Amino acid sequence: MTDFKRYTITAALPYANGPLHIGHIAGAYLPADTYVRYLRLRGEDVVFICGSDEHGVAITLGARKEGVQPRAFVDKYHGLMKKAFEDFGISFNIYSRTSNQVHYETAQEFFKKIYDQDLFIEETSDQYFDEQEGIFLADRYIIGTCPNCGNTNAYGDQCEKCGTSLSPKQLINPRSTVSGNTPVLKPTKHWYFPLDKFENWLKEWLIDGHKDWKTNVFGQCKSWLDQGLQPRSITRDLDWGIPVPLPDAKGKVLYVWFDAPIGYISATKELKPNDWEKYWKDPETRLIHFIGKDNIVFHCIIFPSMLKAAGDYILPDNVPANEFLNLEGDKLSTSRNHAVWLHEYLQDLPGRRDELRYVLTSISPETKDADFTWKDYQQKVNSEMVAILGNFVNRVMVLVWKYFDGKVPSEHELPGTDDRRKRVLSLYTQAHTDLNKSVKEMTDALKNFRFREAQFQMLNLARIGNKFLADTEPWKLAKEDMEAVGCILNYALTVVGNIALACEPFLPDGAASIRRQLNSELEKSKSDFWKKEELVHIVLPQHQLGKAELLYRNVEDTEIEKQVERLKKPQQAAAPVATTENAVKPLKPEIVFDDFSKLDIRVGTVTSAEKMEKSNKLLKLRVDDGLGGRTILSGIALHYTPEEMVGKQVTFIANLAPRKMMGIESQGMILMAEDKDGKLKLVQPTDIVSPGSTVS
RNA sequence: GGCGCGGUAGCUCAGGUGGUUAGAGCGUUGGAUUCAUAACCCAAAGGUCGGGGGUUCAACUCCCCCCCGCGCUACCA
Repeated sequence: MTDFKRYTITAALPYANGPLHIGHIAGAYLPADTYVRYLRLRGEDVVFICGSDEHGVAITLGARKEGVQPRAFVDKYHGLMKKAFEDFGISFNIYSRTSNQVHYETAQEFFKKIYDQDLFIEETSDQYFDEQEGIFLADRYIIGTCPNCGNTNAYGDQCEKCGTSLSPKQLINPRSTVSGNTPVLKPTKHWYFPLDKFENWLKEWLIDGHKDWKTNVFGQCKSWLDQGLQPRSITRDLDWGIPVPLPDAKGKVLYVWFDAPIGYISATKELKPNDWEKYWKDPETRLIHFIGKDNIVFHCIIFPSMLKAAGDYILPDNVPANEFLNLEGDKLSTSRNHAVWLHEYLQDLPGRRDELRYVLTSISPETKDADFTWKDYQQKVNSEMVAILGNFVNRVMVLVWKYFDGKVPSEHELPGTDDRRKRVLSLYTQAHTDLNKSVKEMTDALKNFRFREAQFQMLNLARIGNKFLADTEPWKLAKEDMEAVGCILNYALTVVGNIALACEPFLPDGAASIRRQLNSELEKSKSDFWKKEELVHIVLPQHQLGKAELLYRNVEDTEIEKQVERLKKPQQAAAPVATTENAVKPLKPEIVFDDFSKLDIRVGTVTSAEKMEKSNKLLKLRVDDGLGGRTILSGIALHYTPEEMVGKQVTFIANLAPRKMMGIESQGMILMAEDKDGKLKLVQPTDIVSPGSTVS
């Protein structure tokens, strides 16, 4: 890492449609901030870039739902996130936004640069069009029945119930969320980025060149490359976004994932209008993206290809993506309000920023998904931050005030004539060796993005300090050898000072508190410590210390009980973001009796059932329909086992055109009720009826 | 179904080109201590390293099969 002259560090641009929760923080912003603080302490030239991602259909959808213009909508969430980051102490050099003028220009230039090389593919295809509103419908504006799980509210790009990714044309009964009408297919032109043409280059650059990346990141990328890449459309028909900078592109905007990562560049431009280029084009600059695992593909495959295509840009040197954070054993969920919101945390537990940083780093999902629990939070704060770190600093302060009136005892050689002094000397040597070892391990871990380990080694300094005091027992020596006590406490203060330096990237508030207590900014020692990676001298003899203050307070049971309670009744405090998921689905357009009577609905009895081979969602059912039986495939394998299906009566559409799936023809469709949580339940008559009975 | 990542003490996690009694922190228990936010320090208990095969003088570490978690992907009337 010494080969690089400067650093460009980015943290994923949060999407401006809701507040931030601890999952976001643990995934990207906290590790990035810790790393950046470390670099700054070393004296490196670093820019830490972030901002709100404010385009895309989800924004327009959200705005519509709140009854405001997209602009007002993103203003609100941008403000909310910016403030939460600031209040929490994430130290961006700039927190920008993709709706800025600079970004519009940058993204358009970027597009043009690739366009001028004739790299894009132009293609006209049929897309759904809402005739009443006169607009093309982006994937997410179309809702229909998911062909997989039967969810009647699946989006055109993905069914959020079963997670299947879809294309709008797969939806059954598509309807526009704008007008409620059935959309029609109409041709429209779009531009595609030829990812496939970068496949070989990516393999060389990434697979051959970056085996040093985290295994989860590397493995995921390799998996994608092995599956083969396809051109991706990078424009949309929308009125919110960055206009495609071409004469024949009225009503077209850049697709959000195309413009968002360029936001890193525009934000840098905004921050450094005159010399932004050296942070993006100089090979001696190290570019690092901090993201969550959901973003791996964009940052490791797509964005690098874009940068490569645009030419003369540097590429990410590392992308330390984290896995996900769970909460109390459950996935974080915005719609169920199962989350710890950052702004609420800061309100409910004021002055406890370090506590959240510490706990989130200690369980940082570096290699696998992690779980945040309030009990664990309490335990870690109380038994590690308070009992080990806070207590060590405090007892040193108290001892120095007690025996030396708050004046740093002078350091000097301790003549080691008697056994007692020899013992102190050897304990000092041992402590010093251990401390230096931990400092080295801490910095090594930081360089390799292992923040859990780094923080552990940081806390280890306090552990060693505690042991040093317990072993040397200055309070006993005070009765017989004050000179020795002075030496011991002088050294203990040195350790405290070094802890102030060491904990700065992890616990900035604690670091500040220790500096106040030492009555010194430790300015001169900072870069020394972080560059030499060993204990440094800091405290001057006869220097007057500040007053002792407690670093951290214990977390009481009542404090966390309140938080746990809140999570137990999640529906009460509705999530600040409305989603379609928690609403009862809107009615479909009205039909006439004739429409209904076209359906032949019948009841039959399942005579046999088996799991479809090579499918984990399909069951193959044999249904007695009173007419000799028929085979029906149904995507319910996640809800019913074959065994429990046998003998059950089911309601099915009897005159639906047969459809082949995975080589087998399905002769009908089983009707299911979908519960709020997405669970499917059979629709059955309350009593047994004879097979073939009709429903009307 | 395919692919990726993971499955090690109660909890959070280390580890290893295969080789003496598998490690740490927290928690628990016992002891010691009083400078300190009943904190610190010492010690102990606690694991057939997801399961089953195989290779080997020797596997938690390599190979095969299976199970579980998370993610991507396919099928999805």
